[in-house]
Amino acid sequence: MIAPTPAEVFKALGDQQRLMMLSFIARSDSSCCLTQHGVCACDLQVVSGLSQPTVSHHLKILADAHLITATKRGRWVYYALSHHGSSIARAALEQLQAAQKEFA
Amino acid sequence: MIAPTPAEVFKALGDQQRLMMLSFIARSDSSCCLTQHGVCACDLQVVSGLSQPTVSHHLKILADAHLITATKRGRWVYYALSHHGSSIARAALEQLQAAQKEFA
DNA sequence: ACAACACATTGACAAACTTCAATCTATTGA
DNA sequence: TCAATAGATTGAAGTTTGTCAATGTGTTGT
Repeated sequence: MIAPTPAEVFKALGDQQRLMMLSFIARSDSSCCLTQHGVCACDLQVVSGLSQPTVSHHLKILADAHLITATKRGRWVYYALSHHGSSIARAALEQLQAAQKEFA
Repeated sequence: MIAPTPAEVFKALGDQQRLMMLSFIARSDSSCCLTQHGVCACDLQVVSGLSQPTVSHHLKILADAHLITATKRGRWVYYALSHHGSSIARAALEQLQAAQKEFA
């Protein structure tokens, strides 16, 4: 799998539904979730109110941007935060400020 | 002017051309630019190879996301980095990690 | 084996986005 | 005053995105 570009990571972050899903994945524990072993797609379907294919589509975008990992266990796929994507985003933001010059 | 949402800021950052413009604005000094007083739209037009209306469009998106400021002086509009937008983005990223819990 | 379930894929459609040509506005210089 | 210039706005074409219904794939429980 190829490392995503900063633009790809930011694009994945640039949607309200996906940010909400990321936030849910981040703050979830056993009490939130159907299987109590992690966040599955069905949990996100309930929370978002979106259709199952739409949730699957968004999760693929987040995974392609390395913002989450997907782990299949039995019938379920568990999603968790990945730091790779967000560190690409943070690095790009820092680089902008680090490069900053001033006009006289 | 209303503060942009994290999703709006990330969406503005989620385009290769706009990231390139931000980078150019950040690293530019007098030697880069037509007027030597700042980065004007015409400088970005040369660098990007895009048409003048397209450059203007992208700059508006960046300004609406509070990623840059636009200052009109005479015939020119000078663009500079603004920290509002990027700090909204950084805060959103940090909040994800801060909220993170682990499953047993 | 088979029905039920979790999730992915495909196809379709409307909305949003990127881009450019043409035009408009405001400012400068002669 | 008037032509030239910097940049914004408008209108249109092509592409991408978000969404859902229908269907496909793999796993579990009986």
